[in-house]
Amino acid sequence: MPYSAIHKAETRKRIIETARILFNREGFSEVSIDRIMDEAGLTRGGFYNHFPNKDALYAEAVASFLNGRGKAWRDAAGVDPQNADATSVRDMIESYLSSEHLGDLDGQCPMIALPSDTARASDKVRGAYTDLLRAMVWLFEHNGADKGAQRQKALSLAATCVGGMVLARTVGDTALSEEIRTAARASALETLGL
Amino acid sequence: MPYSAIHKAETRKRIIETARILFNREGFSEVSIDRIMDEAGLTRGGFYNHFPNKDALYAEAVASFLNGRGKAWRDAAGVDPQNADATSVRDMIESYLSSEHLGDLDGQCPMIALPSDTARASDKVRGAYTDLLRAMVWLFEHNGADKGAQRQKALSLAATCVGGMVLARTVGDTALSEEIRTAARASALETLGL
DNA sequence: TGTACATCAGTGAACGCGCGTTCACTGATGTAC
DNA sequence: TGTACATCAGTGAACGCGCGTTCACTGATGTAC
Repeated sequence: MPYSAIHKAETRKRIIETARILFNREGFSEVSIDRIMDEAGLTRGGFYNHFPNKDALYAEAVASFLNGRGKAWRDAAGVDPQNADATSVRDMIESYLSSEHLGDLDGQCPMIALPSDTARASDKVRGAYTDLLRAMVWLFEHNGADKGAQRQKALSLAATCVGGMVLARTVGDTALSEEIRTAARASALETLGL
Repeated sequence: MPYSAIHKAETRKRIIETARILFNREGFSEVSIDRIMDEAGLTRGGFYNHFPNKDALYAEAVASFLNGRGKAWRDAAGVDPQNADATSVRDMIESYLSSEHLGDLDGQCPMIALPSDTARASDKVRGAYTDLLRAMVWLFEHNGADKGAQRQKALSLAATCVGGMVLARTVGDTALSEEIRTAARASALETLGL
């Protein structure tokens, strides 16, 4: 057993983190395996020791958001999520729709950065994206000011949050971008009665 | 003057329409100039008689939505938009968030199909995307049940409509997809007081 | 009305380039003795 | 404790392929006579 098992696992993790950042910044097809491996301090050939193909890395990269900025979602869920208070959800929404998140191209939520890339990707990638959405909706369902808010409210809230950030990110005009972000935030907080 | 001026204009239009459909279906970088020209019944070389480069075609394709399905937006605006009644806006929202629109990969709104592609494209493309959004927000601002609805409401409504469709399109799970779409629709109509 | 001609929309071979993936290899490492 | 060895993570040249773009050309067309 040359090299410890930990060594390989750490390399793998480094590749995923590098990929997550590059994908967020430039999109799936725009980032080559060469680029990812190079920025992870490796060479292209080694990639296939860790992943069967590029597509498998997509899914891992999307899912890995919950280890980065997405950790806040776990905090918002709390130890006993059914009884967590609404404060943490308000914090989570304010963070999600913050100008800081809008500017964080590297660390942003993949639901914002990669919607159309994901829609065209494999089932595995779409599954990872769906998991993120489910996590967000779950938070809205279980931790609003009015507990047990209807599911409809939680779903449309997710649409407003993600949609607001997607539009703010895509629009060329900076002033309009800020307008959308703050409007979506205000509307989301109102809906939750926060 | 061989070939009429109309002849060239029609060819150009055919290229744009073909590109719009292919981009909507598969994304910007996934569709080659070769494919577009081939499906338009032409050969690759001729492309540069009509456009300086691929990027210029992007912008035209996004903008051309208002000639297809987006024509409904003009109808919703009405002859004298300030006095148009709210019915047409309700129709427009119901059409935008319909399962038929969700299934219409070719004709769908580019704000749904191409958000992350656009975010990474040139200023011209982003400008065309921004124009579509402005058109939608304008409709919500001027034609709601409560006339002169605040701008904030119109903006967050756009976030809900576009975001709802983006999520419904991206998510792998069909049942969840339908849930999101109908939740966003219900919430949008409620917000407008329709 | 018929024909010769100039125009330019459209053609298709060719360019340099970067892609995802394969594969024979190398050399750093933990283990057995 | 020191050394020989087997393992396998990582290397880098090579593959076939499709991309965006260029360019010398061709041939369908409207016009002038």
